[in-house]
Amino acid sequence: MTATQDAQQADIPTICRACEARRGGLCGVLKARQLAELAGASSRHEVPAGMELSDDGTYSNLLSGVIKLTRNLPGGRQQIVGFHFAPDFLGRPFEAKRPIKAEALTNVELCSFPGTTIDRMINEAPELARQLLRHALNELDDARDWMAALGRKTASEKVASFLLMVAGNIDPAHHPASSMSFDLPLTRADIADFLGLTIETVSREFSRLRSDGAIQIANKRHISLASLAQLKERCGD
Amino acid sequence: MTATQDAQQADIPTICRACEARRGGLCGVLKARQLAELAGASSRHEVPAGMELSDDGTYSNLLSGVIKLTRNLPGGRQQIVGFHFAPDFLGRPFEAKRPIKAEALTNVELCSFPGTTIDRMINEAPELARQLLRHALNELDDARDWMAALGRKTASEKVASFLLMVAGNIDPAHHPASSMSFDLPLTRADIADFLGLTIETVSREFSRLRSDGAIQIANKRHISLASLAQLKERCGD
DNA sequence: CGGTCAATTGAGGGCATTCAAGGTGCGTGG
DNA sequence: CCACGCACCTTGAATGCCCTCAATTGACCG
Repeated sequence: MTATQDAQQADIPTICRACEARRGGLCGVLKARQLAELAGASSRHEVPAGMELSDDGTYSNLLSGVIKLTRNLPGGRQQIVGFHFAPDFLGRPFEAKRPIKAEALTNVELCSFPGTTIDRMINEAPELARQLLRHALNELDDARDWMAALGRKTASEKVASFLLMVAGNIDPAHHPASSMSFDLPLTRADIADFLGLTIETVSREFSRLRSDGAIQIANKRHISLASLAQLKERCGD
Repeated sequence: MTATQDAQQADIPTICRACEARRGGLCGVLKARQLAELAGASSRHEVPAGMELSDDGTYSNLLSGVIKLTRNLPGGRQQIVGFHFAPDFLGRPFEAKRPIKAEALTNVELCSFPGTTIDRMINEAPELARQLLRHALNELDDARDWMAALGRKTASEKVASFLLMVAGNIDPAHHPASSMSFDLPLTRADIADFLGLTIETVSREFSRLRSDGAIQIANKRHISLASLAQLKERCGD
């Protein structure tokens, strides 16, 4: 660690020192003084798996866990329109046109601030506004990527793309060449609602990937990506 | 017009006075001084229908016309991931993860600024950053809306939703109860690439809507929405 | 052990696609 | 003016991918 990093580290609020949110989340762009102000208004809490996150005006860093964003259509139809993996940032300035629900897929730890604090800090810290914009544009890129998948990919390409996406978010630092394994934070029904398929089709594609040696499945939820190369060939882009 | 509006009007650069971009675009949030600065760096130009817009770092207000954003997949597959209708704002801070092409669907008028100008003004004008963020979040809402349509709507629901979307963007001030008509800025192939369908399916759904009295079609491209109520019933949300 | 829930697997059907043919509008050149 | 080519669109028939319906298995738990 360099001397300047040491000096900066000294000013950082205690609870923020080891916080993941300073890596992938919002706090990384803040100066020590701003971080202290935000930390003073922050509160940590947990949300159990399956619980819906209320859409009050608060903003949160997602410290651990996975969250799904869903949009509902008549006839019981549902579409998952996005995920949040730790360490990510949640919260919306301005109101959305459409109702989108957020639900914890796993147990979730949040570090939350009142919306008014963020709104005020935007005016004082251009870097914060920049970061919020960058974050929104990343989400936009993701959404458009999945638009292409939903509209133009086959069922098996969708499933392969999905596995690669989850793998990349659960372990962003993973070495791309080697194999890896993880627990899926989603049920087959969730996967189906994300990919625009049925649970049966998802299950069949999992079985096919397994019998082809691309993946291994243990206990229904634990996935080992045996051949990343094979998955990338099948993902359709 | 009130006295304060009169006073503001007096300071507005001449070329901006009648500009649509101050309504739906970016310039509406700028103060007269900032507007003058931006106007000084701006240049107007036209792009003919069918031409691809180069992705240099410039930002533009779309004064007239329609633009499509596309993402390509192997095998000649294509997905349209968004549209820009006048008066809208185009341009990306930061670089996108994926290549997205922009192409003029109609003849297009642009008012462009160098990216560096916007980047600098963000730091001085928090309202500008706010507006860019608001704009990005609106695009995100739209993209997620279409994710739901692509994943969970039937072909006929997709087509009905599409017509309502185009109608709303071509004439945002239209009275919702009455009928309206317009020229589609897209070919059937474009519509298919947007809705994740084939041109044949799109054509069949148009024919069905016509024979059911929901719309009228003249010259293949000119659409009259005879029954907005019927379309809304069919749009699947 | 029986109950519940999630996932898998099989059989059959339907919606959108693929393949194919014909129609419409429009500019170009005879 | 009409013939021609071309791009775009429409319509029909048949195929296929994914869905629906149904039964089964496996894991977890009281």
